[in-house]
Amino acid sequence: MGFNFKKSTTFRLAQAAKAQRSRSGAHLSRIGLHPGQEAVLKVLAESDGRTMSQLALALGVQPPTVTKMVTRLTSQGLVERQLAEHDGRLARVYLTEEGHERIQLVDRAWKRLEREALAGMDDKDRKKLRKLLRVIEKNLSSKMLEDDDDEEAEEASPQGDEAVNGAAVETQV
Amino acid sequence: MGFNFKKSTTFRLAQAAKAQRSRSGAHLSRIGLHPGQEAVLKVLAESDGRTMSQLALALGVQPPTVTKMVTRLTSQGLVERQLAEHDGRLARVYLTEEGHERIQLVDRAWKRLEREALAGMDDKDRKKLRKLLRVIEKNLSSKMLEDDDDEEAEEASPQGDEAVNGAAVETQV
DNA sequence: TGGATTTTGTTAGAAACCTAACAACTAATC
DNA sequence: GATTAGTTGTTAGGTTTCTAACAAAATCCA
Repeated sequence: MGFNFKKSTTFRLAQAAKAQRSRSGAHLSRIGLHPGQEAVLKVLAESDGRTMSQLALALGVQPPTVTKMVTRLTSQGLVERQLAEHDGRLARVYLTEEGHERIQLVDRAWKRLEREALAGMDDKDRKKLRKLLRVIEKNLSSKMLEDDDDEEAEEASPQGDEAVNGAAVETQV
Repeated sequence: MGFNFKKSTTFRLAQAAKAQRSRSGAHLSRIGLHPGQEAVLKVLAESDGRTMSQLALALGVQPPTVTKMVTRLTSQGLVERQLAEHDGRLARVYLTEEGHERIQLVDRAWKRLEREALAGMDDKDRKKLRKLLRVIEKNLSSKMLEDDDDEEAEEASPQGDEAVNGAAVETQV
């Protein structure tokens, strides 16, 4: 009956992230933000005046996404775009006064989400979880760079349909 | 300087999920699917003929999302809608022949993603990770039901700005 | 100096998601 | 039986996200 996706770690990760985004959205809507926008503000709070590319990198998002988000945040009066003087290509983004103020609300919402999400989890487990999530992130981002098409290596792999998570072999990769 | 979001577990989860979705998308595009569609097919493979609401629940998504996805999957010839006979409101969704065939490719893509994402992680850690993700999912979905506005309880909480995850120290990682 | 290349950002178009409002059908109650 | 209430799904409109194609500025280089 194929791959038992419901018990796969990737599916679990996707579902947990979906629930988190949903809950995050509930908090953010109360402070006039859409999910994703709060991260832009926080990244800028950390280091103001970043370029679009730098923002995209920090957010783990593609440049066009940043363009649209910054456009909307600008019309909301939370950030402003400013062209660099010595390099006409670079568009630097700065927090406005209102943007700075909003950060405090973002912090509160984020802390609340963190508390809700990790309820009943001790410090050791939280740390472990962060560490494991980092591993996944690293594994996948390095894959992205390779941009590999080593499909053949896999096509030839003689694993049965059931041999994935937990069951049977699965002795680390 | 506010909440150190970069080391928060929720941010790490969001970033890991983003990387995963991105990588997943790379695999799925090769088999003619968009991220999210593969889950619909898998859920139906598990139990064909579900209603829209049941699909939404299983996917962790809102009903309107299901409507659009099913519409597109239908025009791709992978599923088909069929109105229930004894209850004219219910729309049941079934996999087509082509849909069933596509499942095999989905399984391969998903297994590959699982392998890539969890590379270098032993069985014990994978299991632990799944378990912790489940906790988060459960914590947040129960919150959704409450639909609480117990903001006051939090407003009064006298935590300093830094006192969230693991607090202050947070060495390594 | 002037044209080709690279880098940076935006525009165009599409899909997955959301909430709010609506239509259609069933069930319940008088 | 007819009106009311509840359930199920869709439509409308918006945001985040993507890829592909484009414009503009800086750099390279002949």
